[in-house]
Amino acid sequence: MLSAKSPSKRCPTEPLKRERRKDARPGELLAAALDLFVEKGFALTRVEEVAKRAGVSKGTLFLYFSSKEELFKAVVRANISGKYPEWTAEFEAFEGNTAVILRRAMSMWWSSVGDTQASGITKLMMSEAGNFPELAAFYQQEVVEPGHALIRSILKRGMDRGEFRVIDLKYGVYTVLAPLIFLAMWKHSLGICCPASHQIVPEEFLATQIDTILNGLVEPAGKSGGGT
Amino acid sequence: MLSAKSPSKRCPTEPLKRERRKDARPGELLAAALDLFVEKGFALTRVEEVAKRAGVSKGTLFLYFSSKEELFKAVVRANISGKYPEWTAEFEAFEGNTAVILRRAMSMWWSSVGDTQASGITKLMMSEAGNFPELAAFYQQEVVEPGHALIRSILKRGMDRGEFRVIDLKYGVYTVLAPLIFLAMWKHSLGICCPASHQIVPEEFLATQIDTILNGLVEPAGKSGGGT
Amino acid sequence: MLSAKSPSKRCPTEPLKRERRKDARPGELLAAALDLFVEKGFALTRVEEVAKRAGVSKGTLFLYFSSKEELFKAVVRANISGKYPEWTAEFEAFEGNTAVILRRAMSMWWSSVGDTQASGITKLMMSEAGNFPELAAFYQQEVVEPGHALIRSILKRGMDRGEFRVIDLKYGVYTVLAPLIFLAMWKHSLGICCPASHQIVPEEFLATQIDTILNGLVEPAGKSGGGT
Amino acid sequence: MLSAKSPSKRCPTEPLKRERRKDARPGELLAAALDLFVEKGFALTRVEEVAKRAGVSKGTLFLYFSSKEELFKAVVRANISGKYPEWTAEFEAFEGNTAVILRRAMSMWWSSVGDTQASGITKLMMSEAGNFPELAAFYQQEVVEPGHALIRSILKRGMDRGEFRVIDLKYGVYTVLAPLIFLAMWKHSLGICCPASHQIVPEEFLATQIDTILNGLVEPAGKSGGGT
DNA sequence: CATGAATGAGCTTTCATTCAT
DNA sequence: GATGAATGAAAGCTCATTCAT
Repeated sequence: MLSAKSPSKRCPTEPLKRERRKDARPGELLAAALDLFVEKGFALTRVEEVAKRAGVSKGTLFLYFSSKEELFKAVVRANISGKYPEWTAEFEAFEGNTAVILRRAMSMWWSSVGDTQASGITKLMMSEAGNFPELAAFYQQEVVEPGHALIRSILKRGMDRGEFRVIDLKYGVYTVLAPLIFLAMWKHSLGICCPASHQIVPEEFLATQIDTILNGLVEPAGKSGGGT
Repeated sequence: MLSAKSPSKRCPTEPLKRERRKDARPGELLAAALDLFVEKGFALTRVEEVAKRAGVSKGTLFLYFSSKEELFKAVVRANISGKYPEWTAEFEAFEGNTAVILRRAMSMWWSSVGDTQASGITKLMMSEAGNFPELAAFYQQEVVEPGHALIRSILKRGMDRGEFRVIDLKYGVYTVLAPLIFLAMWKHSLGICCPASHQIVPEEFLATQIDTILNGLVEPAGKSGGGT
Repeated sequence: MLSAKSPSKRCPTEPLKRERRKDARPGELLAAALDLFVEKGFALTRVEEVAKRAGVSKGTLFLYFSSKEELFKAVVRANISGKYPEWTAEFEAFEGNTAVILRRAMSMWWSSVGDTQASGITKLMMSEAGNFPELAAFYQQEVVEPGHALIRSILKRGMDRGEFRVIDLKYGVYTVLAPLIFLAMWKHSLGICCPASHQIVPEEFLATQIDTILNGLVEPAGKSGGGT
Repeated sequence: MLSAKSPSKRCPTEPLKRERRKDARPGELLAAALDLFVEKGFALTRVEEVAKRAGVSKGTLFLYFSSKEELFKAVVRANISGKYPEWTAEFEAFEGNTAVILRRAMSMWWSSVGDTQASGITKLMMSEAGNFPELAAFYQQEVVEPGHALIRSILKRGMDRGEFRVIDLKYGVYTVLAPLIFLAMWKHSLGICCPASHQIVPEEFLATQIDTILNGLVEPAGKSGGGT
């Protein structure tokens, strides 16, 4: 009874208002910010609303993030760039056919970014980069560069192993990227207000894209004349 | 009554400034607004700047468009013009390899849309559709649908003639579309604030994309294992 | 009745709401700003209050002055630095004893600065310069420098004509300046809350200062031993 | 009962941190606050910074001072210490030329007030007196009055002994005071952000002032016309 | 019709003060 | 006592919109 009051040993059901919240705050704010940035874009998101959604006051947000821009950067780091190490590790460890890696990469992107709110960040940057140069530079460095590097390394592996045709790497990267970015943008623009009949089913979309990317449109028999 | 409109007799070569300008006003405003909306997005475009660029005062703008939103809608509506009939005619008349048609279609899109202000409308719609559902529906109907139909008809032709592999048409359309849309978006976002070393050269970009789309990444020899 | 509506010819009693006010605005804002800056200092003066006192809204103030700093600079220009050309001209034209010029300079300073709200600016700068380096630099350039130059030229004239002893000019300037600055500060600090018995009567204060500055404390007879 | 206060036996050389600090707290806070108020003025000093400099938390500061205003008042009161008795004694004991006393008084003021933190209090009072009338009254009584009395007694001695001309004592005091106050203010305002070329060297400044105060600007030969 | 002066709600950010721990 | 997380009232500045002229 005497010294049982150690702050770390408490009845687990107790709310522990101050302390426990403090650890949870940044995450709650990040989650709220992600939602709102995705919903309204960077410029139209008001920090006060982010705070309210996270259940705190305006001032509290600035206790954890020194400005709206820093908040945004933290959102990007938490939802996108933070995942590269894991992805890179996974693909470096992978053995087997490079086409399989590519399929896997695209479906992993879907499950961990495309299918989450994080895809909204992609759309947002494509929409607003021109007006927030500092953010654009940050995104280029933290997200675009590493993303390109990852895709480039996969393509190079395929070419080195004789599995892929030799193509221009700089632009080849976009063959993989374009469908993903398109999907992210579509989902957060036309996709949210488009009639059911025109909805894109992401899994089917991606399956078709990866299949065509790998095998091409042209019938192998007639490939010699492949539209050159 | 016929010519009673002219308040005074003027030399016919005289520009008739006031009157002609009055008729031209909405068009001048729309042109100025297109430029700025494309450059800065909806939220960051200031109506005062639109007015200034059109050579009128802020108040005058509101004489023609009751609000910034209405101005935006008018801009989009005014710039979605169907080039489709012309294109459709061209492709229906075409004889020869379908892969060639596809190459031609993509390079025509670049020269008549991508490389002009019109690509700004594409960017605008992808960026702002979520905030303007009625516009999105309009765009879907006037642009997306006919565009899909055109691409679909090309792909179908290739498949019917045994030149293309049989693929899912609904999603196959995006194989052609995604790189174009991506390029349009990129040009108006990261492209305007990205270091020279990362710039995309549209022609090279498109050449690589069409090549891969047609022939695939996988080396024909090893295609049997094509990542299935 | 037909064309009598020329905007410049109106009944002089008519309020002429918009136009006439537009000309008067900057002056009204400057007057309000002077009052408040003097009363509360730069940092504690709220632009909204300046606007309110001038009878306009916050936004209107920014129509005329692009920032609070620019407003302050305009106040300084209108109330102090704008007066140098006139003073300089006056003293350059002056003929006669330099001591007379000095007396006149000090009493002119009193009537056109010290005895007006403008003296508050002097106090304000001495109080806040350290925290607003940009303002301080501006003040140094627009007010301090020309002020020193003016005093220096008077002292130099006296020395050149053999009327004044030869003294260090750089620090000699402060002999004239210090009493004036002291008076301005005192008036806006202790002076506003000090018992009647200790009040300074500016004219008497200045008379004593100028007399001592010119003739010194030491009795001429004993000057040889002047406290060395 | 005597030593029951110590919660445990400690080595006598141990600093007894908690307790000693507790007693020292107010003093440490006042010292930190003095530094910052002098440097930044009342409005721009943040209590959090005061607390940090004193090594405590923001909350603790409010345990000792109920508001920022109370802290400010305490700072001023704590730093208005009478050096007057000592000075008075010194000057009463002094024998010899009064001009020498005056020189000595001014250089002593510089070394024991002007050149120390104490000059900050002078600056603070001149800057903030208007906003703290009770403080101003206190300062008037504790500092201004005795200071005037001291200077007055020196001047009177000079006049009584026929060394000084007969001048108005009330305002004559300011002849001595104004340069000192000016110097203190300058040091803490323009002096900290003014280009090297305009810096004031206090010793040279004071030498010039005392010299002019004693001997006047006017050339003795021409003094008869002394600007009357 | 056209103007542009005027408005005021709204934005990000700061900071004295409070209070649960 | 001491802490520092939390608050929320300002503050400077912007800009879509109105309306007297």
